[in-house]
Amino acid sequence: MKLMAIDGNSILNRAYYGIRPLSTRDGLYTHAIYGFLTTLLRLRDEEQPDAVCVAFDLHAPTFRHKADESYKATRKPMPEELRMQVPVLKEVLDALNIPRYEAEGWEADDWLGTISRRCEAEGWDCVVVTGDKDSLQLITEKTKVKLVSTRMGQTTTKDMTPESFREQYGFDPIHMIDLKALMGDSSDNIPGVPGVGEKTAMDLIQKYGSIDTIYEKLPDIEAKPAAIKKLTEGEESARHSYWLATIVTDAPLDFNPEVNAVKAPGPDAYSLFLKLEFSKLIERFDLRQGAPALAESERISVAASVEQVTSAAKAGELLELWRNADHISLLALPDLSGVAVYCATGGDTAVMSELFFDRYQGNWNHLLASLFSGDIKKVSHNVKDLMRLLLLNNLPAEGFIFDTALAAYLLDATAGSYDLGRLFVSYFNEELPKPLYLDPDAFALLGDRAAAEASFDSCATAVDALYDALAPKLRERGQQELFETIELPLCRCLAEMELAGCRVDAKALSDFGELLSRRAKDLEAKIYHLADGEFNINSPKQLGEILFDRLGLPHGKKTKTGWSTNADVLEKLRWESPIVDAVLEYRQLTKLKSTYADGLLKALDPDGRVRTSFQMTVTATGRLSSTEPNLQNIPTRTDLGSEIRKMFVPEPGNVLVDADYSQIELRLLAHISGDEGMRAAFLSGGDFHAETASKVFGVAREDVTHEMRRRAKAVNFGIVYGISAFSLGQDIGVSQKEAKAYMDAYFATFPGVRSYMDRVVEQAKADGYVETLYHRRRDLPELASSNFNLRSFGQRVALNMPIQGTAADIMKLAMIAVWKRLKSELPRAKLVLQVHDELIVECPEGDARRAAVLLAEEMEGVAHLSVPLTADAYWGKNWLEAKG
DNA sequence: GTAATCACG
DNA sequence: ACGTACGTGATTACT
Repeated sequence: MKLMAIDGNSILNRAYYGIRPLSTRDGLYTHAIYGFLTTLLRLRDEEQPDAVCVAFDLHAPTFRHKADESYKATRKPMPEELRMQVPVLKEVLDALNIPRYEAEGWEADDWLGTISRRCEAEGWDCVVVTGDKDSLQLITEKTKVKLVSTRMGQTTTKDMTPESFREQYGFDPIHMIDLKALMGDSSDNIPGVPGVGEKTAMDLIQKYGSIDTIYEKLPDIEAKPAAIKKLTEGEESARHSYWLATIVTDAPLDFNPEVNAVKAPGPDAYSLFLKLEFSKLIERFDLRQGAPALAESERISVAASVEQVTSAAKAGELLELWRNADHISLLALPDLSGVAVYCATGGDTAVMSELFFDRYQGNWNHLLASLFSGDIKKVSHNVKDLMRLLLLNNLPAEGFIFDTALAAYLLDATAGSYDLGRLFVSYFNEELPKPLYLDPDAFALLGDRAAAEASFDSCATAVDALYDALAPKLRERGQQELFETIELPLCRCLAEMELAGCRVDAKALSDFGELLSRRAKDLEAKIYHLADGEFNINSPKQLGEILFDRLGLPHGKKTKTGWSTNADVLEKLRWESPIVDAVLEYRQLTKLKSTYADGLLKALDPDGRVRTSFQMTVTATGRLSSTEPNLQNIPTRTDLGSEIRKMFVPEPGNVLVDADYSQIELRLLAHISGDEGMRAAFLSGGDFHAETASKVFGVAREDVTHEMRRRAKAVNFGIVYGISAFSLGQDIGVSQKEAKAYMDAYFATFPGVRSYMDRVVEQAKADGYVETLYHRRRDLPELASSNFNLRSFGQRVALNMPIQGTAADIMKLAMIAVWKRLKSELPRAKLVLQVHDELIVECPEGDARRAAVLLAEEMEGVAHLSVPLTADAYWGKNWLEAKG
């Protein structure tokens, strides 16, 4: 039989510092608890114990069993974000039926010591789980210590048995106490022998085993005379330290391992986990059995009466009902073969309608066309995707007044996921039946219409419930206008862009792919020759071995798994060996081949166009992102990469028109900070980076060299990202000191920028969030963190988000404006792409000039800043040409 | 599934 | 003293 005893404080601590912060919507931090539970699960799987319990420290202010006034005085107080998690973890453990041990004035160690000895007395094995090396003294033949460490979110454990301990330390585990008695431990306030450190202490214990033996033999021991003197003088302290370092093994505890036998979780666990938003852990702890199904929730059982539409007359009735309703909430199956509509009809009543068109006998096209026309106000989840589906089927896509996914994104842009099920748990602490139909793959693979139907109606009802919850919150936070004038109208614009797609010259692309292959093959042979053997060049591990071990090149930065082989590092090694250049070029070629040549060809639709999906709820700043394929990272920085842009072409007779904002982020920095010098630089209309260089380096405008401009440009970008001198130096290849001088000069030149940076961070600390000019918000719990790195990250984000985010807002407004004007003035022109500060339109050749003018006008006119906002537009027969 | 790398703004 | 720029997505290797 085996018992696993966990040091609760130690594991919680490690989880807290090892995992990035996570909190529920109402501000309760949960990452330490989450980390604790995943560690618990892992260790339980690994050890398969028959019993589990957890021990906690509990310090009474007035009583300490180790009567030392300053005991633990040097320990830092627990950060508030961790302290708040302790009682909740205890609640969780109680709910899981895992016994815990704690009492005033006792430490977790003392319980672990006592528990392990009682286990042994009962003939049980014991596994002590802790991150604290103090506990190693408890190791015996029947008790092992599992040392846990959490680094970068990764938990690793090391089993310490008498053998492995002796192998590592060279003495028996029990003499860990003697070691501490000599060397002391500042975090536990154990003095040890003054002047004796880890090295001397280890050496002595390895030779003599215990302090008793050492003091018996004094002064005739093998040690330096100075050490002998310190030991003699420090005997009293050593004896006292021994006592302090000894873990109690006979605490007053009536302990029986049987009582801790593993039990099933109790009835409260499920709701508690829902409250903490631990959906994944609900599965892993298997908490769902016996839980009430969602359908029993009050909101839904009162509201819905489900009926299916089977006649044209019925359809007419429903349309009438929907037209007169304040709004309806609906969801559609991904192939549009079914729609679920929830319609509140006053008081506590509602009509829930499920339309499945393979069964429906009447003219359902008419029903759909009416449903999605402008005179029925609709709420849905992921409106852009639904609009794309509707437009694809030549149906109208009007009258959408709310999108629950978009609203939830505006309320918390860093939540990461906005699927209906998760939102519902987060807002109502209840689970939705798994919305099978929302996952097109699951639906297609299973062909399980029955399962989809079973959850369909409750999901439409959930959309309505979320609308009621989210809409007032948007208003409270002043984000209604952002929602109504930017996010929601953009859905239609993006749906049309996705549908339009971009034409790609497939033949040219596959020819280019062939060329890349041939050149990569040549390089591969060359690399094998230079390396004196074959290996996988694409494996950073194998490449590192070849470069740094076999060829003995000097290594630079390290990664978690070995030496870095990234382009930055290799760049510095170019002169060391010709293999480096070959590898760099090989990387470039294979990247172009696999991601762009092959990748785009794979994504090509039969009509020769690629259709990306624009994601509206992914970035923390408000930008869009592009997936499957990503068309926002098509190469442009190298000549070879630019070849790919030549493959993006219009239909015959058309051209591509490309318009991009000029330095929109820096202009926004000038506007938001109000720095007069920076504003003047933009108002003068010259080359801003050169202008900056002239001011920062104190030379006349015409004396600015290429290198000075390059450096000034890097500083400008660095400022927007929340710079540090170190990274700036790295980036432009100067010393940290020199970089610091540039920054000082920069801030002296633009003092308003520095005061803005201070101001925005202060404000963010006070508010807990930052926002854009249009009230897009990003929460910043990182600023309150006790972790230096996280806090610094929070500060950089506080500087960057309002700028990057406002630029994103402005671009979205511009897209809406451009879309509207194109629709009325140049109906044959279509927006096809957005790349953050760049818009691309495809239109007939004859419309090119007017489209270019229109683009620039709308992009420039959409915001009124205290500096000019400028956009440049060109056109051409492919994307590269259109970049001007 | 995670890590490393590299493409973009 | 800390450890090192903001925001993304796709591919490949490897556990």
